[in-house]
Amino acid sequence: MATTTAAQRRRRAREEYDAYLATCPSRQLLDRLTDKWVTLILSALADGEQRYSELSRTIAGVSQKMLTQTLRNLERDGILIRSITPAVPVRVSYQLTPLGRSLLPIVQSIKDWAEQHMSVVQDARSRYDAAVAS
Amino acid sequence: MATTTAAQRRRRAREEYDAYLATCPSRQLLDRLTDKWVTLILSALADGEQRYSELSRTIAGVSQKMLTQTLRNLERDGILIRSITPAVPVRVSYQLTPLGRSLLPIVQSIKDWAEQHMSVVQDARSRYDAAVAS
DNA sequence: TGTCGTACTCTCTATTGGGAAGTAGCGACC
DNA sequence: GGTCGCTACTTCCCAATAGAGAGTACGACA
Repeated sequence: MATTTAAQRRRRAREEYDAYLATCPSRQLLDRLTDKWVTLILSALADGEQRYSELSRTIAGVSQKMLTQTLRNLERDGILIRSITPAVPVRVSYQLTPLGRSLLPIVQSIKDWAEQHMSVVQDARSRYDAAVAS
Repeated sequence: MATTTAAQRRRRAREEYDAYLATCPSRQLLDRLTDKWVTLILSALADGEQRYSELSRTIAGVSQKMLTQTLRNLERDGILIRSITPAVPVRVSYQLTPLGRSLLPIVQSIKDWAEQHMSVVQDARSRYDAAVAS
């Protein structure tokens, strides 16, 4: 089938790209931390285990779909553990593994940087926008 | 026009969400660091200034559009400086500001974590995939 | 005259993410 | 005994976003 050629080329290219990423650990982790919700979930779980519904309340703005998807990915990576309690309505709770907890200092350092430098960034933005507008 | 109602509701919700984010500095910064290319650009510029074409070669896989877009955002935030040399073909080079350099330790810590823990993550993934397949 | 190099910019298509509605399993209530 | 409600998802649809690749502006040089 000649019609598959373009799709094959794309897939091939994608695989090569993925293979390239696979050779660099920092890029692989980046794919994980680059997800907006990952860092928020990690901070939410910093103080101990949380249920699915608690997480979705804590992390205001996350859709159920994304929460589930991100949690699955993190479970797959061994960063958190999903445990099911077969109670009346089933309870599912999530907690960090030691590996997950080892990521907390990084999340914390991002938070600290933000708190220290956010006003400088705000000023820079205002200045830039004013310069562009003129 | 009744037809704009849905769009208005969406915009309204978006604004409320943005307002919510605005109150939390770590979320604002997250929007910045959460961008896949930001961390890569920061590492690329760690050793000094780079030209546009050098960056696009260093950061294999970035599209021109995304590179330009990300550089503009970082410039706006005061994280890097864009300087134009009006030579024969124009030269544009980018370098980190002190603010940008203050972000480097965070990028570095991500890299370090990755190098130390990537194999553990790989193992966890294999185990998870095997468990799901069975 | 035309083509080359740089740094974009534009357009079109593929992928991703959000919102809302649907599902499963079971207890409780009428 | 039917259906209502709870939790934790899952699915579908559509809008927003990312990426690929072609086009643009500029002046030098052959």
